[in-house]
Amino acid sequence: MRVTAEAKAETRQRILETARQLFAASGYEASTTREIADAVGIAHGTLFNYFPNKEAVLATLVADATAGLHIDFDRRSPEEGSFEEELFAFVAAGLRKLKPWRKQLSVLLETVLNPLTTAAADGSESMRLWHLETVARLAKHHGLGDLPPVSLQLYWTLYIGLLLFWSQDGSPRQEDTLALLDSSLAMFTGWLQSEKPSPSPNKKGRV
Amino acid sequence: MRVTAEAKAETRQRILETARQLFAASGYEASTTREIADAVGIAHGTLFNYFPNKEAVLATLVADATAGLHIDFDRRSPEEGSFEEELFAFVAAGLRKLKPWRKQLSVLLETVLNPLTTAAADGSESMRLWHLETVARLAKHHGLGDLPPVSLQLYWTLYIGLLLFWSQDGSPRQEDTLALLDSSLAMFTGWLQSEKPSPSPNKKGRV
DNA sequence: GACATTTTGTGAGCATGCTCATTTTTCCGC
DNA sequence: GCGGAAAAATGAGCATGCTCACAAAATGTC
Repeated sequence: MRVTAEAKAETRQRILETARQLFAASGYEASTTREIADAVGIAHGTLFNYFPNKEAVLATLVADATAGLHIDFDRRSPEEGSFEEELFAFVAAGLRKLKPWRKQLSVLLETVLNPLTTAAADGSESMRLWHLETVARLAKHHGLGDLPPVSLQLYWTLYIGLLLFWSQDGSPRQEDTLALLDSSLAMFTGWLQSEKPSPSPNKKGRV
Repeated sequence: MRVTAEAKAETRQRILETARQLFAASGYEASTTREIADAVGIAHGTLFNYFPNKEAVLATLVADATAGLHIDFDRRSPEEGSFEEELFAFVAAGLRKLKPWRKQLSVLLETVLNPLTTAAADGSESMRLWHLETVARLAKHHGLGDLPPVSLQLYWTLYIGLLLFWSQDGSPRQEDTLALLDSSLAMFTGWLQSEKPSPSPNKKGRV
């Protein structure tokens, strides 16, 4: 069980590295699982002993790419900005990490977006949870208390919308994306603060 | 050219009706294009003379479902509520129309979500454009002027987030979805108004 | 080292969305 | 109604993600 375990880990790593190169070179859709297996030097079926499906390979790569962000963010210097500023910095740092995967992000969105579906690709799901935990922690740190589920829901929606905008082939330049992030967070934090004083205004627009 | 055209239209309609039944009975993924073609009584390949791909069939069905909304909304009585209230009513009415397709919506999201991609499924794309036009028209009507692209972008993100939440198999009941809609619109309209007075506060959280 | 057991590798085969060369049907001028 | 052209239908075939029964290798036990 010694040699095997190491060999398995190495094979897994070779799959990931090979897939990364192929995805980068030809894109996700154009890279077939047979190609990847061939390039790694394993049988086609063996690939699926390591990952449940093709998407999981990509999800793992993307999750790995953002893994370092945790530490980076927790180590930030204690001179803090506003909640909005820190949130901006956090997301912008994440975008930097995700940059190599920009065009592939939309593949994962369907899986990552749906909060309730229990981890079609585990990597992505934990990515989501960790991201939201970080945001919640940050909010609490800035005296906003525990964000209710609806706030996290709205934040996540805005975040996904940002990623989608960013992931498009066409025009969106880095600065456009950051401008959208700026607007998104302004809207979100503005709403958070306005919710605070009056717990629930008498709005009843039922239909 | 008379008989043929009518026959074509009828076949197209039969495909749509059959697909609707199959999708409703077994879901989108589980209904194969061969099944649909068989049930209609045409060859498998013929299906693709009528629709470019399977998703386009669903997109057409969904677009048709919401087609009536245009008229319904334009005919609303002149006693108006606030922008937020009217927007709420508009979206809620749309949800009612989309209800039979609730579970299938996520299939379309990747196609519908991406604004720049030029109409992978034309039906959906025009659905998006029309929806945004209606929102813009409504905003103008309420003295909010022409909504800039970023506003529409944010609105659309929130709308898609709502649909995604709604489309989940799990818990979300109708009232939860409406509550989320309420929060989304409160956040959106609040931000719209706060943007008005001061054109651009000196925010510069660059990283 | 021989055996049994567990783990891992293998690739033929399946399902399904979609294509396309060929066949069949329809249209239209005469 | 005939003949050719245009349009439509057809289904064999392809690509690809994934499965699974079997083979091979590794591991543990004596």
